Amino acid sequence: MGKKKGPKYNQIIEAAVKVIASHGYHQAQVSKIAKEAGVADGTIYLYFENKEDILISLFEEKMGHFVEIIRERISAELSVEDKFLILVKTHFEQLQADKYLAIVTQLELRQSNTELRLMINKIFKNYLLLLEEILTEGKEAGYFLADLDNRLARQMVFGTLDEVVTNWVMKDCKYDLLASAEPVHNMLLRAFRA
Amino acid sequence: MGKKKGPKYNQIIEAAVKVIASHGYHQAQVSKIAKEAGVADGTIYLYFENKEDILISLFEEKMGHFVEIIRERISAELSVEDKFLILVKTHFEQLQADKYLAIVTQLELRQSNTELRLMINKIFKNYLLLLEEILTEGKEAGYFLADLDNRLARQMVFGTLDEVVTNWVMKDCKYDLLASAEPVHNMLLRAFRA
Amino acid sequence: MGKKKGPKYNQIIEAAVKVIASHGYHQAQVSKIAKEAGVADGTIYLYFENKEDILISLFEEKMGHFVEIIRERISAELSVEDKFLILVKTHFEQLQADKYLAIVTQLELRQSNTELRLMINKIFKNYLLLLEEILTEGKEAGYFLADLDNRLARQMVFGTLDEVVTNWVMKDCKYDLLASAEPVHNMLLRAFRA
Amino acid sequence: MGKKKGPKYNQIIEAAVKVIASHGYHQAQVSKIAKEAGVADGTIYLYFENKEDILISLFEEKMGHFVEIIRERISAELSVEDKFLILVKTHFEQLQADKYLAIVTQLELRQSNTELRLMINKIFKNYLLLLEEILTEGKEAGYFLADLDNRLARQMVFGTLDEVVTNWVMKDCKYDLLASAEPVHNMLLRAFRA
DNA sequence: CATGAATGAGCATTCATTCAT
DNA sequence: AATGAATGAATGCTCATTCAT
Repeated sequence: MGKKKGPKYNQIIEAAVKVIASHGYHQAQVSKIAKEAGVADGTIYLYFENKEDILISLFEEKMGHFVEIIRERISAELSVEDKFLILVKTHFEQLQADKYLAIVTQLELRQSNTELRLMINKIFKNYLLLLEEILTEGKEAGYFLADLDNRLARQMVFGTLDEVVTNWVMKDCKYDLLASAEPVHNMLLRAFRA
Repeated sequence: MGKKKGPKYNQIIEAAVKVIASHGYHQAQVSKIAKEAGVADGTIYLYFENKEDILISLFEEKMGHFVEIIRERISAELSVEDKFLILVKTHFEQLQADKYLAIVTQLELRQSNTELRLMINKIFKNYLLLLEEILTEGKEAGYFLADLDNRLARQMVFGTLDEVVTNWVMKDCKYDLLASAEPVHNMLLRAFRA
Repeated sequence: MGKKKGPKYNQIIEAAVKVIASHGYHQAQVSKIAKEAGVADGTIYLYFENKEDILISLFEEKMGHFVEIIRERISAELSVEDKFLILVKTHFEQLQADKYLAIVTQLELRQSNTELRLMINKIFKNYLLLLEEILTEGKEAGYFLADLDNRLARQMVFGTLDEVVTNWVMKDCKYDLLASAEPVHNMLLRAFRA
Repeated sequence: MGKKKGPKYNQIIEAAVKVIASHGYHQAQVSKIAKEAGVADGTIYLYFENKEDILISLFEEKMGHFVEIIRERISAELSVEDKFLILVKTHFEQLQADKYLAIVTQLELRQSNTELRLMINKIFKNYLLLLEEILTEGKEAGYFLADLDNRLARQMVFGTLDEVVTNWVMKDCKYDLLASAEPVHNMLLRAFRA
């Protein structure tokens, strides 16, 4: 039960994204997702524990590599400053790459119950760790202010990026999100710079 | 019908805040709110059109003056810097003043997807206008960078403050939120300062 | 409790007729009737046992004299034939005289629960007695068929007149009901005549 | 959705007839019908759109062929007189055949005020067309009075038959309804005969 | 593996009636 | 006598989940 692979597993996740994006979180019934995926309602439960598990898995599958991708790209970079720029750019780039997914993660899934949202936060824990590393590196290099509060700095980065993306989604993704990377990066850098 | 005053009106709103904060948005049935308020289910409908109207009224009563209060406090202040500090402090102060309410507005009410979200956005719009004014004033005074993007700056301020408060709520409000005002204020100022 | 007089008693009955005729039986709430009557909801219960009592009383007050009026008019008449004509004409005349009332008694009150309709039938018992008398008189005079089944004959008279009036009401009372008295009378007479 | 066949479909309709006949229209809750049918509440909605759809379907299934059956039986008959007799007999016969159903159609379903009444009227319209044909045929054959008013004649036939059946139902169906066919037929014939 | 018919718990709202004033 | 605020029982429908096939 709950086997996390097979072609149907992915079909169902893709269907969930599509259904939630086009009908909204509260109109995304299991039967609608099943129909979109081209499987029977009961089949869903061969691949997922319950409805919430679909949403969590969706988030894991789609956003699980989110941080890894950022990490890969910054690994070889040298300056903290550039690492930060890569982080912001990649964050925006990935969300801009799949607008359906952006709608689902920025708007719809936030209407889910508080428990699900706590789980989503767990997935973001890696993001926070990455930020922590960059901040620490910056401090040690004397590039960032030594007395910077790491928690608040992390919240500023995540809060800012998230709000920028959310506003972009609410404006129907109709302008270029990536163009905001540089100015946002500059603001954040100034906030932290020694 | 729908008389917007009387002691019962307030009792019901207080009961709604308490019930939503302790049981969550999706477990806040009308009958539970009525019981908490010490009235009959039907009595709710002498004061509110429907369940959504309770939530909208709750938000209006509790958050309607949020921006006005900030605005009053900064009116006499002189420097842009101090205005900003007042804004951050008052924002945190008001939400810290009623932790039940903070849970409701930061976490629970965001699960709604109806007219209520429009109301929430309306309240936020005034906040954005206020931020716009401060940013413009700062630029004209040569205190803020002239080429600052107002939209992104606004999103940074709101995104940061909101994320800081939300994290505080998710940590069960168990540390002093107001203590974060000064460091957050400093980070934001640095981000914008010429 | 339940005093069957006073100006308010009549006000309430008139209000009930008006409200039911214009809003329909299922939209005729006690509070709406009270408002139309210009009294408080509670006042209704000083004059009527309950809501059903309003409707029964309405029927009694408005239709109670229905048969008496017919009876008065035919008392002095001579031939059975003429008595019958008077009956048909008066039946139509009285319902045509108050179209609101006709709507209420022919259409709306029939949507009431079965119990109320049984009570309405009781009120019509006098009508049946009158018909019985006329039929018997006609038989004894050798004018009506001796082997006529009184029950069926009564049902034919009442069923026919009721159906004619109901159709007239459903056609918005827009033709002259009284014009049908003579042809209906002729058909009925032929049905019974020896 | 709303599949109009299968054994459960019929079970539910039969259950609805039984529940309405024994508890009355206003006490025929969906849950009571489901219980009587031996299915879960939700199962009802696999076969019917909503509660009203149960009633409409009930009426269609049970009364939809009412007029057709009469029409079939009179097709081969010769005289207008006999056609009329068949009509009266079949009308009574069909309703006497299922007393539960008679209670439902003569008393309970008339308390509805929605689409159902439109459906009932549609069924009756066919009845009226049939009556029209017979009356016209009778006139052309010189058997019925040439100056008979068709509308009034139709109302007399339908009003009489309906009233006779309703009285029989209100007397708990405890006498033989079919026995009334002949005398009723004779009365109607005399009313129309040239 | 896959199906999809069947399940049944859960809930906002109305309105006839009461009773303290 | 009159008020009208307060009561609270009562119900159609949805949809996540199960399980016999």
